[in-house]
Amino acid sequence: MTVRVLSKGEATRERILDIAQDAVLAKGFAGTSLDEIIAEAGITKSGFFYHFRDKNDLAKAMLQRYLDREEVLFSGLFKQADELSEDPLHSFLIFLKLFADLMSDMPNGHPGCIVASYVYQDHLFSQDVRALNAEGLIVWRNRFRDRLDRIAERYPPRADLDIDALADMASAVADGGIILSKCLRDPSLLPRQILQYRAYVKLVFSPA
Amino acid sequence: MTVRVLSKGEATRERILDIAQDAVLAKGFAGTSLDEIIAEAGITKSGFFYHFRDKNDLAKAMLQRYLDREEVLFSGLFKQADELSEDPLHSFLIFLKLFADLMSDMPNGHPGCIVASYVYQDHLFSQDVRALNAEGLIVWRNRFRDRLDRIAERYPPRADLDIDALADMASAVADGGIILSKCLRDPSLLPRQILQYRAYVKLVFSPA
DNA sequence: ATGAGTACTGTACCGCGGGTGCGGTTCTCA
DNA sequence: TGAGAACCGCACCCGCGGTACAGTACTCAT
Repeated sequence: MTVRVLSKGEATRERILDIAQDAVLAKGFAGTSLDEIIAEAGITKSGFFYHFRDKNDLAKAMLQRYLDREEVLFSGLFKQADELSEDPLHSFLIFLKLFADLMSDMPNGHPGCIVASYVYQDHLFSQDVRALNAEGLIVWRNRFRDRLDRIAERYPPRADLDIDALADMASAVADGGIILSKCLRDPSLLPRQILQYRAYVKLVFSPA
Repeated sequence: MTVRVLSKGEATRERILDIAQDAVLAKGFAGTSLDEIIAEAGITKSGFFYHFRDKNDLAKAMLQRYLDREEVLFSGLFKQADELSEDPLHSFLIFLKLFADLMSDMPNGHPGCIVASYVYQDHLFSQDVRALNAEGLIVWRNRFRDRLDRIAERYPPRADLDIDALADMASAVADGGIILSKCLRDPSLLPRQILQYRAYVKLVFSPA
């Protein structure tokens, strides 16, 4: 593990993003004021605009950072799973278990998905932010689609299986599970949804 | 069918709610200004406050109306399905097909789920709105849980099946599917997710 | 040590948005 | 025709996003 040493400016920028992300996931983007962000970050408004051109720039940086972190997280989980099994199906099932366990280990539950949050406020953002958001889901789709294709080679599924939809279902169940957990204030709901997806994948690739 | 005749006041109120709902699903609640609502509705600010105490009252009315309409819609679909089959599993599968078809028939895709939208901005709302939002999901859970219990009586599932999670999965897949469809601007994604859920239900209750 | 960035602070200002208050007006319908 | 329903008009408040720009303290390579 290489630990990047952040410069003072980078550290402040990260702090702003941390604070903004919590607020945005709780109150929405328009509902989050710059004043509350700078107050909590202990800086002035001028300080904020030194780091970000405007609020939209903040939104973009938040999203980009979220997608980057997710990329690192999932690459890691897939790598772990691949080390535990050579078989594509078993590896994928292990991955889903690891994913569910990780979500279980969040005592306050998953804080929320930036992508989902932005989808319900997309008219607030510029075109490039919306495109970046869509790209985030496409990355998920491709990542899962790759795995499922490799599984389907070894475990021929029924002819009518919609593999693209099955790949997208990982995103859908994750985002839907987060909504369930947040709304009902029950952190266990998200990991249980992931395990439902896992059970489906297991069933759908079992010989009939 | 009884057609309620709306008084002028009720008609205006409904128009405000229609306009507000579209705007909120596109820009979030805080991102939607009263000025744009009243401009589109062709009324003044005073007119707005005649119908709603404040913005939170508007939020509550929107959510209540959304939940009521959903209730009517799903009761209708379940009734249709029950008329087509006595068997609880077949009826449920028919219901899911009807649901998916209905979502397919929306040319511009599903406009969005108020419940999901509110979850990502819940700190903007009063306690009673948040409670109402949670109640909406609980109603879904119970509705599906009832159906699944009746199915499980006739088609004994594997012992490890998490029926509560399977019931919640309907909400999760619907909300997740809506997010997929909205984000990637592809209306077909939502109905396909519903059909994935349907396939899972079918598999999980099939004798092994 | 010093000067050139880097990372801010301080102040002043603008227009929009949510919200309040309250008096006046028009429309509807028994 | 008169009483309530359904608004309009206007004045005012504060918070928020954003702009502009001058000044300052800290950091670090030469």
